[in-house]
Amino acid sequence: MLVMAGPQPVAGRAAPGTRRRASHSLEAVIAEAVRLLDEAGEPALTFRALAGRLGGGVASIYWYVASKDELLDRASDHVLAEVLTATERFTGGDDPIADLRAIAVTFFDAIVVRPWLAAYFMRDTELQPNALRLYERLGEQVMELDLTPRQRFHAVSAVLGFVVGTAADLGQQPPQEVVDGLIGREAYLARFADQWRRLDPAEFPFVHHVVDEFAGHDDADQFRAGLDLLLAGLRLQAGG
Amino acid sequence: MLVMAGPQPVAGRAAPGTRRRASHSLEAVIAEAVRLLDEAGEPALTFRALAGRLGGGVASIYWYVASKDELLDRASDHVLAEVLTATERFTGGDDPIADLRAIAVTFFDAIVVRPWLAAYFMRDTELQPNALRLYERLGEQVMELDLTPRQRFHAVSAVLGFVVGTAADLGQQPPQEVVDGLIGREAYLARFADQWRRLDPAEFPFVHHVVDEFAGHDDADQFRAGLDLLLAGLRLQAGG
DNA sequence: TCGACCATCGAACGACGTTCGAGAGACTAG
DNA sequence: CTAGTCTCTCGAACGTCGTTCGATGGTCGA
Repeated sequence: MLVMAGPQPVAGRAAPGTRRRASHSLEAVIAEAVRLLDEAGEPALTFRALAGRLGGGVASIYWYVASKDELLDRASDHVLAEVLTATERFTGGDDPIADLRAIAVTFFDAIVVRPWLAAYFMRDTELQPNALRLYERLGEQVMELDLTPRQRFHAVSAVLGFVVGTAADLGQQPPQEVVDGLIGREAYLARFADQWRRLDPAEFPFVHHVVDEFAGHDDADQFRAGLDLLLAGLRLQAGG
Repeated sequence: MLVMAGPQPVAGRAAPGTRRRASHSLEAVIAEAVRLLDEAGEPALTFRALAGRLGGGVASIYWYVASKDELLDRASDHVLAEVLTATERFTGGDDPIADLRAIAVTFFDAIVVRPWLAAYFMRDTELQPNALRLYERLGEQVMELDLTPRQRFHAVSAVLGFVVGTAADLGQQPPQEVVDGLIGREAYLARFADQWRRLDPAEFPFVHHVVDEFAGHDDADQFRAGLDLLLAGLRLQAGG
């Protein structure tokens, strides 16, 4: 099940004699790819940069992955393993919806730290067994609820869609200045807030109504508030 | 308010004499960009392809937009105008949450038809006034509800995040075969379903539990089910 | 008629993903 | 020990992309 296609070198054999040429392994390639992604996001992950880090040629990477898409898919699934172990303890509790919530929050936090994760999550269930395992883990909590299979299917899809969607929105914003530390998050938000305040109050009453909330908002709070609405609806549906 | 930056040619003046060189306009550039996006998605939108369609050189496009990002932002906002007019009638009804739902569904349907929309929605509120107007429209419905400003802010963010997130998920899937019509949607889903059925039932009980639902599911139904959960939670919060 | 300005465009640059074929190194069979 | 095979590496190249530059055509006001 979930067998990966293509060549599967077990590991980068630890050179018995002195190696003249660089030696890689699927593990090393993906680990270094994740490192690049973490440092500067998706645009930083190029085959040339990756080859440079690994101390080899560009073409070597193609021995392990067939394309950049596959590299991205595998990198995503690689870091998802951590989410999987971090959410292990949120199973089999008294309140399935509380477990569901804890898993979702953990996943969300992982995406906040690695915004690139959202874009490649669960694109290919063959290359991404961990994504499927996370799906399964969420589903198992919903199984505890008194719902029809269809309702359960919809519930998990909704939670996952909400987590990934919200996180993706947040992850694309910081344009450079915040990342470089040249400007604080508050000042960054304040600039947008001022822009909003300059709008015509007659045409944009709601924007004016929430601009202060926006200026001081915390992304994680915002996410949890939305998630709680969704889960409240689910709890209602499960009749509890 | 919301003044666009950069040069703003009013329109492509309709050649009084016979023009030897091509003549564009911001409107024409963006309309053609949208056409390319609609035909084959984001990868199809290249400056060379666009210039070819417009019957001119590549560099000319840079007179109207500063970068591809700006082109995509403007294209997104351009099509959002249609969503705006289509949702006009869903305001001021008896049930604000029903209006909220109708607007969200309309927006979702627009993204399903144009999957590329999700990725560029509301990235730059200066270049995308229509995105802000849609945000405002959703917010005005929530204003009718008995909530705190913060709750209203969170509610709109949640709905928007859910819509965009879910739609983005759906939009990235069809890998080519479905688009080309070589394979039906049912057969496409069936292939995944079979893959899921081959998984170990002990390790993936939930996946087995919902595989039939997955095989026959409709994306729009799935979205509406999730949205209704979210709105049920919101209705509960608004106390009635 | 002359200059100033708007708009267009050919050509080039550098970076990217990807491919190809040659060859190094390690293992196995005889 | 040797010949052959298989795994893995790598330099060089191809085509495409976003983007820039400088020249030049076209239009209009003075």
